[in-house]
Amino acid sequence: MSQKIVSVKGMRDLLPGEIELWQHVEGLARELFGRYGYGELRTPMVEDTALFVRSVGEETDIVGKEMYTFDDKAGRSLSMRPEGTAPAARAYIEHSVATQEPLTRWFYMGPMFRYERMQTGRYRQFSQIGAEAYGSKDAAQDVEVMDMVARFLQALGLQDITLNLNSLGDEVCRPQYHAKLVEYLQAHKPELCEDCHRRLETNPLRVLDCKNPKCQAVAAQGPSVLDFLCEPCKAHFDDVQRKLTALEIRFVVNPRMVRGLDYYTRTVFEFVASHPALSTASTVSAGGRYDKLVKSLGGPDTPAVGFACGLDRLVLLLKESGKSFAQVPDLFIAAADPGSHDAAFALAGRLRHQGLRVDFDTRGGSLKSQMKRADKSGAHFTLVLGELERTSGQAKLKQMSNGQQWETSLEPAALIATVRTRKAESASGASSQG
RNA sequence: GCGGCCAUAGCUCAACUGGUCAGAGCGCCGGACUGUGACUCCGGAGGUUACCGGUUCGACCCCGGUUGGCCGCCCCA
Repeated sequence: MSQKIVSVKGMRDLLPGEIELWQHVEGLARELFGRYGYGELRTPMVEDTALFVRSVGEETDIVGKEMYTFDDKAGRSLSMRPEGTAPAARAYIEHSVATQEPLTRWFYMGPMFRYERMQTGRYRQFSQIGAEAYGSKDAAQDVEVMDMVARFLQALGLQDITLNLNSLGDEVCRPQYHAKLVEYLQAHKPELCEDCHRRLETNPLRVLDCKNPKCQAVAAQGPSVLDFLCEPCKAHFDDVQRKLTALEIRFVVNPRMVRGLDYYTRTVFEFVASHPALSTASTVSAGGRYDKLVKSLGGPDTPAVGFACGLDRLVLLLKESGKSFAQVPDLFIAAADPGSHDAAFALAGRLRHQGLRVDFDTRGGSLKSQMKRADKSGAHFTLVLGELERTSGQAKLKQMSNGQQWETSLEPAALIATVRTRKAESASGASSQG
């Protein structure tokens, strides 16, 4: 077999039949986020490599080994974006948005790229929907973002979602906690697993969410971030919880939850789904506050908070729910004989011009094959156009679900009216039965 | 990056310990039903058994490599 070219490992095609699920999720996000006052942002898929090194963190796995990095023809080091927060912050600074709009709210959606091993709900090209709010340090902003995610997941009909909440403190209190934690972990080093010995050197916080039972036992006895929060951070964290409660958003404080990216301060959160189909990909959305990021990238000192949802995982859950979002034609037009093919095609065109969803087999073929095609298309109605109809200007409209037929005029406006009326009637009839 | 499992038609899968085993169902196309789909019946197309090499008289089956997939670890959405 000559080598056929297939899609690159970890990247896939989305064909009609599946794409509708994606469109549904994306449409819901646009509508909902717009309702909260967020405007859509689109940034390039490729950025200066330095942007991610400086924001995400040089020592993180994402930057250290998962980025698609290459030199362009001028020798610039570019990287496919591995996440959306850094590009958004870059755009925020580049366009001096802060001077125009002190409180800025953006959302984005699109593909991200990370070179890693494939697994359930994990691809090398994956999609995220996220939002960022710049300019407010009030806990209300943290809660607005979490509320938005919660409503989003709820609107998708997803069940068994838990919101985990934690605070990582700020530049004042985090170093103190960090030092205490390292001291504690060093003392218990013999009880930790091999991986954690390494984590102790690279990122001690990660020991806290190691899945090894022995490590968990050690972590459970260790110092909690929450005991080390400075007054302002503690007040903020309390405020966040109070405001979440006021909005009736349930959450679980998890003092051992950490983040893989360096830029987070204070509030961090994760929405975790318990559906078995997700396996180890149960975190469906994650985010937090990053008050120092904008400044560290050369912008004005601007507090910010945001989140990202893994779209692939949401779609996976939606698929499991078995819901269908397929778009089917209102009407299929079949030509009874080859001599009517042109007339049928013209009629289909006129109806489409006026907004009707019409399918027609441009290949022609026997009436039977066209009827099969009509059935397969899922069209609500089929109209057979032949010599009789062309001379009389009248035709039969057949409802595919039950075979019932009605006489209708071929005049487009009248035909469309008939289709719409019959469709509405059958829809209400079906719903009143269910 | 590490470990385990796997790879047969478009899809889901068969083929005793290597010897007519390259098949079924679904899907697709056509016919029975010469102006009406679904149900039923009949027929047809479609695979050098992922790729490369090896062992053997003989390989879908055994061995090695490559590529790809699934699962776990790492990490993450």
